[in-house]
Amino acid sequence: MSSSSLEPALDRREQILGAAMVCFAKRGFHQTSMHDISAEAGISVGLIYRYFENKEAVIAAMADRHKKEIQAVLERARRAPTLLESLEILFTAHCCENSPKVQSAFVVDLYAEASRNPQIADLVRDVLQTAMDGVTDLISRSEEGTTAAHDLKPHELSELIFAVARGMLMRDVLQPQEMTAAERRARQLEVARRLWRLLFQMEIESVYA
Amino acid sequence: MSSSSLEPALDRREQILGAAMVCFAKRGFHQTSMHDISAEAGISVGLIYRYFENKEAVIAAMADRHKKEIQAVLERARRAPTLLESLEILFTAHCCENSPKVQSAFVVDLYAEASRNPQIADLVRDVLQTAMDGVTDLISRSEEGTTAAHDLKPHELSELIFAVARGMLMRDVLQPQEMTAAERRARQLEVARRLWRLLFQMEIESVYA
Amino acid sequence: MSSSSLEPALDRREQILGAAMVCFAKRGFHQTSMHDISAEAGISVGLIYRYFENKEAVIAAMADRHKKEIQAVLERARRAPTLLESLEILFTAHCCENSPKVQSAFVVDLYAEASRNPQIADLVRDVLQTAMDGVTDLISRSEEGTTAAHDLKPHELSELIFAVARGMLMRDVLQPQEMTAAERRARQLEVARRLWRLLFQMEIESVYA
Amino acid sequence: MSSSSLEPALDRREQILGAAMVCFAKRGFHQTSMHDISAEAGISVGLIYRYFENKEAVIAAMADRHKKEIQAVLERARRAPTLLESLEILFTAHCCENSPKVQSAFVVDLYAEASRNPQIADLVRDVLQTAMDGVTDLISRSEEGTTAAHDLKPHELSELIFAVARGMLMRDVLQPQEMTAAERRARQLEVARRLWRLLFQMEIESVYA
DNA sequence: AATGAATGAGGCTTCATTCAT
DNA sequence: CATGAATGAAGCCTCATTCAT
Repeated sequence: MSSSSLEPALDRREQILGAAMVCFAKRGFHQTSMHDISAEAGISVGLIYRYFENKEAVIAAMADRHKKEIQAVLERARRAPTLLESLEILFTAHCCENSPKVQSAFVVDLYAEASRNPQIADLVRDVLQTAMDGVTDLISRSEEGTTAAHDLKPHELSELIFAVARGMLMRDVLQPQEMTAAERRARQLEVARRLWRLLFQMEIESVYA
Repeated sequence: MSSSSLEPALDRREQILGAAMVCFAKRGFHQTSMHDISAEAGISVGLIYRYFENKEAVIAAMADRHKKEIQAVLERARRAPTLLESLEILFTAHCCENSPKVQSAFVVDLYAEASRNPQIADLVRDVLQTAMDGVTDLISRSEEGTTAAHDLKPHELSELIFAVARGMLMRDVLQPQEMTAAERRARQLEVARRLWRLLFQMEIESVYA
Repeated sequence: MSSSSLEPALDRREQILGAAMVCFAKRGFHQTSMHDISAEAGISVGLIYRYFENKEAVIAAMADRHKKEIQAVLERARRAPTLLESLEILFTAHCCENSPKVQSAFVVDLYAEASRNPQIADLVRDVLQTAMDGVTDLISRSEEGTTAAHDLKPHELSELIFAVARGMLMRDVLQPQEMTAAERRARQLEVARRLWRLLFQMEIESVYA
Repeated sequence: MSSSSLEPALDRREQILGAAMVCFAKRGFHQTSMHDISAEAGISVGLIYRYFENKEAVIAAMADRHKKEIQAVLERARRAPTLLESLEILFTAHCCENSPKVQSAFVVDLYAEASRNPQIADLVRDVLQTAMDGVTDLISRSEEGTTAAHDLKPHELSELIFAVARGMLMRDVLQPQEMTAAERRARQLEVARRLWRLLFQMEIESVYA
């Protein structure tokens, strides 16, 4: 049932992308060889080429997958009851979910790649814009958003929120490996919440986790 | 006098590092070949090996140079009359000075590299800590710092300030090439100032350029 | 009846060889992949291996098929009423029939292959010998053949005839694609006839097409 | 002296082309690996790429070298006292000189390549045209050329001469390796002379070797 | 001090061939 | 009989590094 006529191909793609993510996060795009990916996926090198035209296509597909993941998170965030909870969902997903450091290293590499690969740049810019628009929208429709400090407009608040999120993610790659994902998450949330509290003039210490 | 026994070597190192910076920013560390660097510097490949043990040593020296630059900026910032002006000096230097996008792409790559090269990670972490400590100190000794919003402590304020700075830098690599350095700088300052105003409960619109 | 136990296999072989001919003529033996052939034949790669042991076997079968075609043409030529008409049949078939340039490219490739593959060399030599013997025989039994210029013997005449035919075929692969098969044929026949006229001291301008 | 500042590069190119010729003749263009060439030349693979952009460039350079050789032969032929001697020089050079079978296999491969590589086709067509024009010219200025059999015009005579030469060359690749270069040459000349005698109505048996 | 020719390991990619379904 | 997913060896090419000059 799970191996119906169309799925194996999709499964393979996912399997390869999963392996690629591990490798990319560990070594970076351009220091990961196709052999690395195939070994991580437990398949032969040649097989990758049945599912991806070349190495760049794997990178592009990874970026695309990242986009879809972000969109899914955004959807989840939209359904949260309060603005605060939405932000926590988004923030947590953005840099802490799944494999902890893995994710961050990959995203930083993705931005590095974007700085020279226009195709990737377009995609990342698109992801970012969509996510920011989503948050801007959430803010607009929330009570807190309309009474923000210093009369900051929703899109300005969103801009600050995302800047800090990216900044935390970037710092994440510097943390020693010894720190657990939980610790990492806790420390980063602390900083983020400090900002939110400031932006929305609220007391949020006790709300979550 | 200028061509004494020790200086040419230092000049050469700087010449090579300058060329390397151009290449690294343009293509990234691992897609820049030694030949690229030698061509950019207008020298032969072999000569690079007289001043650097290998490619990794060039990258490390590069990172070290970045550290020294940041420290110099910090020194300048310390001498500014007000906290605000200090921040502007720091922020502008951090991501806008010199070649605009060039710098950002290099720093993002540096963080990406740090995520897998402990030596680089240590160095970058050190730079960051030094700079943050410097800003924390500046805040502590300033009037505004002691009356910050929500009773945020100096090091917490500093943390937010750097997170946003990194976040803006990261976003920088996505901007289309067409934007001028000045535009880039203006937009980023706008966001940063919005944060500072919030943090220090001040009106700063008209203070600077 | 047509799908008896043995026929489909033969059909398949022919189908595959037909596809192979198209590919070989277009790209050459060693730049044609098994996938190219299977795609051209509209079947799967694996199926080719049910009918041919490997790629070399396909090439060998191809050469064999070429041999059979030449023999068939020789048979037709033998039944022509005059020597001249025999030669025209042979010549036309040799390099112009079917797809025009396609054929030539294949034959040149076949000779190239023969220069390093003894099995192919034997086969091609055999084809050539058979054809030349056939023509020698035709000449011996014709009126013109016995009164040839300069007392050239039938086998010497045959040798010259075939040398020119091969030479024209070789030149054929250089002709720009734009020329039609008809034009090609006309030009080549012109040269060949000039030789025949010379060899057999005859006037043949008006005899044929 | 022989290794002056500019020559080594040229020597290397020649060395590589020499090795390539051996390999190409032995295995054909597309079955010769860059490693084959480097091994034959006694150098490393990478070094080839200092002198040629890629494998195709080696093939193109080989073709170009062939063109220059033919032109040199044509020049020599032009200086011969009689038409007959000119033809012998040309013919001998065309397919027998140097390494005997080596040459032929290479040329047949070159034509095969020309049938699908327009760049090579142009070059080969150019060589052929130049050579044929040269011979046409030789014929025009010779006594025999103006009294040719059947009123054949110089360019028609030239066309036949080259067709036979190509035809003999093509046949050459079928000859068993055991035959010596001298035997090969003798047999081929025999056929060619038979044609020339016919074309120019002359007795030439005893003139040459 | 400086050059750049030379090396060879290693990366990307293709393709003949096999085999489970 | 037929498919096409899978393998892995081998080919092309790049590039960090060395060394004779």
